[in-house]
Amino acid sequence: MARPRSDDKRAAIMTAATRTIAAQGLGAATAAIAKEARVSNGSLFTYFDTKADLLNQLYLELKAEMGRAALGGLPAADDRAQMLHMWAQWMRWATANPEKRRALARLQVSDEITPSTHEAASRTMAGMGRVLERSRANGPMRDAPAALVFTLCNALAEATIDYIISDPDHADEHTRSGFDALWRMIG
Amino acid sequence: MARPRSDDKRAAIMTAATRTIAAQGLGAATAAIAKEARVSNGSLFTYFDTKADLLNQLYLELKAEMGRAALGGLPAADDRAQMLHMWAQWMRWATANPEKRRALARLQVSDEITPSTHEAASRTMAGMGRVLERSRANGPMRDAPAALVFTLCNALAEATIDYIISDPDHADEHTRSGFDALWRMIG
Amino acid sequence: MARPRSDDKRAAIMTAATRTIAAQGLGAATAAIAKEARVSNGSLFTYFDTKADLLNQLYLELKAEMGRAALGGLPAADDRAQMLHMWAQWMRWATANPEKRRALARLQVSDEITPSTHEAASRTMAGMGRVLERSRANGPMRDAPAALVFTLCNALAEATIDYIISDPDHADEHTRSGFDALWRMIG
Amino acid sequence: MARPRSDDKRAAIMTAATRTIAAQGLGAATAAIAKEARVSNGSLFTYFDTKADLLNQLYLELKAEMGRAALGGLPAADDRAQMLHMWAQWMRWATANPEKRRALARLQVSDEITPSTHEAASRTMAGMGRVLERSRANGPMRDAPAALVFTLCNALAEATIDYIISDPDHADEHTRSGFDALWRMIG
DNA sequence: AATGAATGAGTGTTCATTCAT
DNA sequence: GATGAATGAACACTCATTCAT
Repeated sequence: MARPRSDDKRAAIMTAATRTIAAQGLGAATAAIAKEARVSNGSLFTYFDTKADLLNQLYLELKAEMGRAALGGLPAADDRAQMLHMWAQWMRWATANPEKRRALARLQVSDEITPSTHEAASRTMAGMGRVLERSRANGPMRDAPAALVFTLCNALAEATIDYIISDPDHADEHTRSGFDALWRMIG
Repeated sequence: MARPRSDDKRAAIMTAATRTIAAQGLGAATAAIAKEARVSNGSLFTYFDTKADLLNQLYLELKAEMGRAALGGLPAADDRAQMLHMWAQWMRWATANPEKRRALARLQVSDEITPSTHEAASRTMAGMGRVLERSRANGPMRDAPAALVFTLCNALAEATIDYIISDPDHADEHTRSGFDALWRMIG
Repeated sequence: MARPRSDDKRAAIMTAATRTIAAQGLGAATAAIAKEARVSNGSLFTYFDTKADLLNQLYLELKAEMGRAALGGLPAADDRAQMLHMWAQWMRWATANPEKRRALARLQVSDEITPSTHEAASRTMAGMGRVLERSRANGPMRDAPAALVFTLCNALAEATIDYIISDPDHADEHTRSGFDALWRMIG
Repeated sequence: MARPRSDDKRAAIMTAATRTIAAQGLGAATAAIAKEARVSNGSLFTYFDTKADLLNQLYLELKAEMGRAALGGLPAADDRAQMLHMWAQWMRWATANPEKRRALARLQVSDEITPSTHEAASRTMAGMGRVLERSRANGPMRDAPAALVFTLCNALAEATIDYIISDPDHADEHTRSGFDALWRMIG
């Protein structure tokens, strides 16, 4: 078991899981995911030991992708400009990948995700954390615990994304409103 | 004429559901909830038509209780003082009732909660909404959509609560940090 | 228990049972029957000890009613005329009371009906049996066992009824075809 | 490539269903059927989508088997001889396979059997229908609707079978009595 | 006697995981 | 390694019957 041969197949399962979980929630049957991936029932378990394992890896991967997207093309500019860039990229990724975003949101609150996965995920987000740290270093939250600041910013981002999804026609405006709010909070 | 439906029993089921869902997630078996409520398997279904019905009613009730708690003893003071009071009460309720808060958080993201329940819930929160509206009326977000402002504030509150729960020894401090952040955002 | 007071209520339950069983089959819930009878859940069980008891009594009553209907207005005529009259009345009752007929058909094949009820039912049909006996006394089946003859005639009647129900516009014709067939068989 | 779906297992379930339904009625639990077939609870559902599906397929199969049995060894003789042969084979099959016959009788009146299954079943009986058609072509029922004639003959057969089962010691005699009655009716 | 809430065994069906092919 | 049949515990919900009011 767990001696995968084909990376393609693994990726297909991940994609299928994303889609299926986005559509049906975490209760989606492994069989449904396998079917969507055009892979057999049993094969899924040679790539992932358990359903929980699949969920954890998916969480990690989506989170990492999101982090990469947010940091892509980060300009060598001042803190605010960097933060704004990151923020906008983040929103862009989320709205461009609604299924990934939706699956990720569901995974985030699942009990199946282990503490160690959560840790790994936050390590993955270290780059974003650094931008944030610089941004708040001289602002009003300079003395608050980093984790709290990070959590608050994250919450603001998620909420803004949700709002954008509910009213996509004014995405840019909302992106900006959200960022301004964020910057007032920490900048 | 017959044995009347007992409010106590209904409440026992609600309490049991809260506890069980907080502990095991929304997948908690109705039988487990019934057992925790010291009620028969079938009795649960004389009080609630379906599991989804139970979930919806529980969501509504918890949300309403939270709203009531947040507004309790609202001082006739200026907007900021009112907002601070509401914020603090909100945090207090959440930390004093961790199971309710946990169940509510799970319910909030469940697909079982119908749009009409969500609507009813937000009607329940109208009081909180009014305080918020006054607070932001002259602030930097005065022109943003009310729903966006509400969503952002809510996200900040939830995140702060989560943080407080992870570090309860400094609850008051974090409550204050969160509020200051909020006020910078909207005040 | 089983100390009924109101004959009306008993009759209402019987009627409701007929309707409900005709519509939903023998699996119909006692609660559904009670509701249809505008009687409480529990009351049903003061009139009938068990569901099986209700079923048995209903079977007996319907069968008796059918027998009475078939023999109503029996002319003092020759055997064939009497048989024809009985046959026609039988068909008439069945088509005029489709729910009773349907319920009866379902009851007839139910395991819930006890042997003793079946016996009582056939006692109830004694009148019909006598007409039949006279009719076949000099015919080709004069030496066959009475029970066999009875069974065959009954089967013919039931089948004819079913056919009439499926094509009610030619009821009289089919009634006649069936009777002619019957008479050829036994007359 | 994987373990193929086993015809044996499917057949075992069918047989088990026949036995269980004969003994306990259509209410027999799928779990009971699975157990009787020495198959797991869940396996039953890899062979049949639903209980109703199982019932429909079983009905079809039993009916087809009965039809085949009735037509087996049909002599190239005159209509009456053919009809007699068919009749006798029919009775033989029924008495030799009491459980199949009993299950079939129950299935026949079940609401779970869909119209389309009933249609398919009657297509299966086409061979028997043809023999019957030839037999009655010049007889007294030559002008009656074919479906009525078919229904009446079927009813006679079923009734005769029931009678034979209740008095198996004189099976041949009753078979003959039934046939004579039938022939008088249509021949 | 009447009511309808209470009970808990029983139902059809699903699903993560294993294993024969 | 890949496949999909096999497994059986688990689930939401139903129902005949009992019993408190």
